[in-house]
Amino acid sequence: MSEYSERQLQIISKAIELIAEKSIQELTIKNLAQKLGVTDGAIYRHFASKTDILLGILRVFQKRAKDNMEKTCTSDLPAIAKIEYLFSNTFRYFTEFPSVASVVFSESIFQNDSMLSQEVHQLLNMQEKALSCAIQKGQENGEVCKLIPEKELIRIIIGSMRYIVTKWRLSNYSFDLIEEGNLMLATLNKLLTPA
Amino acid sequence: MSEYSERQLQIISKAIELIAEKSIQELTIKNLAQKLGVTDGAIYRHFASKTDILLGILRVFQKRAKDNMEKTCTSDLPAIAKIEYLFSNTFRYFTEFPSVASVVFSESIFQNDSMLSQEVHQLLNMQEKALSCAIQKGQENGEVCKLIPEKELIRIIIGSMRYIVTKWRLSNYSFDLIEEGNLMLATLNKLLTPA
Amino acid sequence: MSEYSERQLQIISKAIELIAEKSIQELTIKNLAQKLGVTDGAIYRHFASKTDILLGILRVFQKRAKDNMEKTCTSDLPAIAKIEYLFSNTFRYFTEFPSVASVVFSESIFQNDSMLSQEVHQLLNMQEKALSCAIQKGQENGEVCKLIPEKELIRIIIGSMRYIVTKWRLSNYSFDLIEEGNLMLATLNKLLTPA
Amino acid sequence: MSEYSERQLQIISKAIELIAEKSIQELTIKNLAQKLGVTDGAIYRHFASKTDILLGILRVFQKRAKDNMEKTCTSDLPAIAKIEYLFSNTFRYFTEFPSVASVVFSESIFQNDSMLSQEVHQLLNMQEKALSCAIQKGQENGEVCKLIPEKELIRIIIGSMRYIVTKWRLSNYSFDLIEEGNLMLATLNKLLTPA
DNA sequence: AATGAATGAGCGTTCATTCAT
DNA sequence: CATGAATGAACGCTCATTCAT
Repeated sequence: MSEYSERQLQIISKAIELIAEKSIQELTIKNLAQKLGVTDGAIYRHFASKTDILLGILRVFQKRAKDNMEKTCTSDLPAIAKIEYLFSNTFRYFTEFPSVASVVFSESIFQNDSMLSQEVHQLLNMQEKALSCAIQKGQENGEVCKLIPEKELIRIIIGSMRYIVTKWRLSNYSFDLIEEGNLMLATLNKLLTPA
Repeated sequence: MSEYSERQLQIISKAIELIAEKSIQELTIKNLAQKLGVTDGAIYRHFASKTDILLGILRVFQKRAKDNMEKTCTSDLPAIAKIEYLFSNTFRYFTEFPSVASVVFSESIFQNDSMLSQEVHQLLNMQEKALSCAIQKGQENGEVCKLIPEKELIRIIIGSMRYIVTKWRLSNYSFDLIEEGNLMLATLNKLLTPA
Repeated sequence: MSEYSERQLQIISKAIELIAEKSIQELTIKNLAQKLGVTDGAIYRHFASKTDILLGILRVFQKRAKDNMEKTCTSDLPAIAKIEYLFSNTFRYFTEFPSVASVVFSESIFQNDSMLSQEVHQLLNMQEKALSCAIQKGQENGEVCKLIPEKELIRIIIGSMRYIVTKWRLSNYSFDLIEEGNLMLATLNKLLTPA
Repeated sequence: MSEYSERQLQIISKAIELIAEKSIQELTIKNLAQKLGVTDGAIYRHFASKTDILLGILRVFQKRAKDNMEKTCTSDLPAIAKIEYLFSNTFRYFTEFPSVASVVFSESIFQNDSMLSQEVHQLLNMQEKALSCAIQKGQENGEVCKLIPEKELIRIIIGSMRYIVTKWRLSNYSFDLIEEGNLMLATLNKLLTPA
């Protein structure tokens, strides 16, 4: 679905860089064109609108996330390992590209644009589905404790993970996301393991 | 600290209304003035800048949250009841004023403004402190299970709560936040109760 | 001509202070009212417009300059001493109230307002007349050299003096205006003294 | 240093026209855009700020002045002829573009903007240096009388010249600047010529 | 005599987007 | 495929001034 040309991927990549260096608010067509070494208008050869560029970032991340999820879900790892894998992978990606986290966590900015907020919503749903798949199987074969209903577990896990990322961003990336994330995963591990 | 005049509170209130009806992006001085039935300049009699109005919304919520937290913390309710009280109160408030949730969850928009992002940060810290107070006492007197360290518990609780609010907002307030929140609280209850 | 009430003089005085502390561009009704400890509107009890306040400053200086000139002109000092007296007095005044120099030298700002620019023009004419009176008598009784026509002498003297003040203002009052002024006066003395 | 594009020079030129017709206070982006037959925003393709446009006017004049000075200084004209040349040239330029004089004499308006006031300061310094060069050589080879120290001579000459321009501007250009300037130059000639 | 609220016109500036070349 | 110029709508903000109380 929706393949991007070489040049489009370049633009998306530079947009990510720009957000990383400054902030998502500094992602203007003018700034982006400057970074690409072209004029404003040139960008419109490749994207119909600024929204489409943002959408591009979201989709590139989505594709990666999807691949990650599918690979993990279809693997024969134990349920808990799957969950750990799912998130540690994301933490690594965010650490490498913090600006992607900026975009993925920009619901409040996208509020106005139904396309963008839909995409973010979809991302969240995907994540929930992947988790759901792991937990369900886990609860079935006794790897995951059944005390807490699946739906609630998902909320707890995603919520905790998101909160760490939020704090990381608000603190100006002042702590090691991977490390802290692993600590959280260890705790969740305890929670999920049947007594 | 920082009392607001009658008129200032009116303006803050109208700003909240405006955000509720449209979105935080539609909160412009022009729109706000229109809603108040005055001209743009009139607003500047009462607030030095648009940021100060946003700050006003944040502080009104902060004051409420602080009162709530203090009352709860100093009460002699059992730890778990305190936590429940803390959040169910917030859920009720957000349900009544969804736009306040919009503002409180607008870190990505405030990223550029150190004043505003500081305020949001502070709000989070306050929340953590209140939780910390309840959990610590609870763990000491055996009301709260000690299996999971306090810090992690806080993350789990706040993370889960925030995630529900985020989903509620992304879904266009399509479910009952109070109800869903109570479900989550019941689950957390299980988690916190010592075996 | 045009007497000022006690309160009006207070306002003028505060306006001069304000200009001294900040700059003439910071002389707004709002700032002035703040400095006076009243609200904006209150000022309009005493002055019909901002222009009238500026006019007030100009007239207070004008009155002082006029007194100075009359006293000097009608005295029986030698011509050159009169000229020296005329200017050293002004330098002393400017040193004490640099903001008055700011206003007196603000022709470019007053350009739009015929009242104000007229007033500045008048000030210049007065100065020329005073000088003229001294030089004429001096040339008649041989105290002042007749090589250079009166009109040109006036231009040279006033021009030089103004230029020192301009440089003083542009340099942020970094040198002693009185001292430097006296040096210039000594030089002009040489020029005026008949061979 | 700092070359201007064709379009930038057009804008500068229209700005000069606008100031000439109205006044420097009427030089607003809106007015300028109207005069150029474009919208406000279009101007910002070519200049980053209004200050930069003012700076442009100043620099165009500065470049001209510099060329004039260098050509004059390196020539083998007698010292007094150099001085005459220096100023008569400026008078001619101001007569052709009175608004340039408006800008060059707008120190009081530029007071708030360090860039602009610096530029004006620099202009003055350049003028002093050029004069200094001419006078020094002239005093060395006996063309200029040594009675008055160089520094004072410079003050007298620039001061007188500036004063004529000021009076010319305040009088609404009601006399012939070139003519009056030449008269002044003739007088200065007498002053400078050794007895 | 002063306050407090408001006006209205204006200002410099930004930004996504369009389009002829 | 890109440039260079421009648009148009919006934005936050300032300021002299007015006026009912």
